[in-house]
Amino acid sequence: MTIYDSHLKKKIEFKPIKDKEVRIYVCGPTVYDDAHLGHARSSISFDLLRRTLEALGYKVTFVKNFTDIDDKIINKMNSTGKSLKEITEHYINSYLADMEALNIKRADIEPKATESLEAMFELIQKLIDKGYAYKLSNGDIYFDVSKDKEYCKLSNKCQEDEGIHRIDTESKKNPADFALWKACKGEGDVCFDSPFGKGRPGWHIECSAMIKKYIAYTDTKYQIDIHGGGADLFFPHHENEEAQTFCAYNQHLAKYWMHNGFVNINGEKMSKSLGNSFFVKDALKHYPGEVLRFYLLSTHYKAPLNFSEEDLIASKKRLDKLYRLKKRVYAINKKQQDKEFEKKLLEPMKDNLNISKALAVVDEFVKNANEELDKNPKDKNLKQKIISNIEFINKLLGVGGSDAYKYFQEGIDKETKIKIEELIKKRDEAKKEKNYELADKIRNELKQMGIMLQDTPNGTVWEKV
RNA sequence: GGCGCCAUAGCCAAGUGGCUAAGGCACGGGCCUGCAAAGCCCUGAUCCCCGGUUCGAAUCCGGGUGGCGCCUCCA
Repeated sequence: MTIYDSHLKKKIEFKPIKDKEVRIYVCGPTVYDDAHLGHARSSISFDLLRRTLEALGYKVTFVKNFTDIDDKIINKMNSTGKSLKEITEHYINSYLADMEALNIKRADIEPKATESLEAMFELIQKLIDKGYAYKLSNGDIYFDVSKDKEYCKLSNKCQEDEGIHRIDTESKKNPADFALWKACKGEGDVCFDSPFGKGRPGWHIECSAMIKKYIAYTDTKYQIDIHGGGADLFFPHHENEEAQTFCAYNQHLAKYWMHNGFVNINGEKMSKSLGNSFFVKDALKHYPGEVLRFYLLSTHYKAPLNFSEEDLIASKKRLDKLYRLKKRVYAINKKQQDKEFEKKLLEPMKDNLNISKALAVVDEFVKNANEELDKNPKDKNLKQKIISNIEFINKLLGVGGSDAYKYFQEGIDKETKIKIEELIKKRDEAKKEKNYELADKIRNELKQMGIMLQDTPNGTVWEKV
């Protein structure tokens, strides 16, 4: 397996810290709003990584946190009058529901910042003891960047001429210093008791502390194998996490750093501030989760993805072909593993998740399978092999696992379905009597309803357009 | 300003020095079909521009042009 490492800026061979075990931590969402397509893309990217590693036989421990203390959450509390818990619980559930619709495997551990405070206290205390942190008169505790000789080596994105944009520069020693602990600001703030007084943790400390608490190796050079997140998190977030962990524990945080590319809208980054963000929930009203997943999946995780409905529809048609094949082998249950195909599909995924090549393998498989079925429509062995391969595709890529008929009929209510079946029956009778005029009239009527017919050797089947 | 990414057919998108530059969508032609649909077959690119290295470059180097991201909360 090779992986593109953001730190080294090149593709390198992946070797876990400990033989067949892989520990992954991915930065999860700050739960103050619904998940947008960017969250979906990040989740899908690392879901693919996880599935690939698992298919290769690694035992993966996958952790994704919820940031449930943050300025934005506090803002939301103030604007809605709701409690922290009400807000974060609501958005955590909403996030999980969205991710489920996208067929993202749940993380093995889903830590929350609010449940990991002790670990943060420990880390902050260690940094203070070792002289890497200092306290301001207002009670805030900052990380002293100048004390860390390694600072900025991870991302190489620091600025020579001061962090102009950074806030609170007057009181900090160095503009690049970042908050480990924010002292309580009184009314309207969210405050926790701590050895450093009432307050709340800074953003960066959360991840370092949760990694340490839940999955860190203690006796190795690196605490975990892979740390992932969106491309924007590399600096300062990941740089700061690395600094905290390295200074406190003398271990690097992660052996490999992976960052997924953005979802753009009209060539621009999708973001709240640009007002062009697109919620997963809203997208799901228009397209099934699996279709959305397949679309977001089909661009390599590192590259930016320019969201367009046109491309999504083109991508859906590609997935449709897999499901039409699945319809042809419907009701076949017995498995017949095709090792050769599995290897062929896994091969490109081993190469830094080369999804384009993997999907080309799927396309080729669909084409060949259709051809062989045309030649040998009753070959049971063949059908068993095909269904097994589709199952493997689903296992590795998370698509193709739905019922083949339901896939094409999603969003059609029961009553309509009955009506469709009746019309098809009428048309079949007309066809039998060679009354093609009537048959075509019925077909047109269905077409008006958005229903396409296919006459197959096993009878007429229908699909929603 | 600092750091970095990208530019391949109408669209999406692989390819990182060497047989005829993957695959999908769209378009057109064919087989199949009562006609369709589906499926299968066929059809399309001198790889942004200029220069260099090399026997040989989409692929490496230099210089342009254009687009984007991070540096401030952000997946």
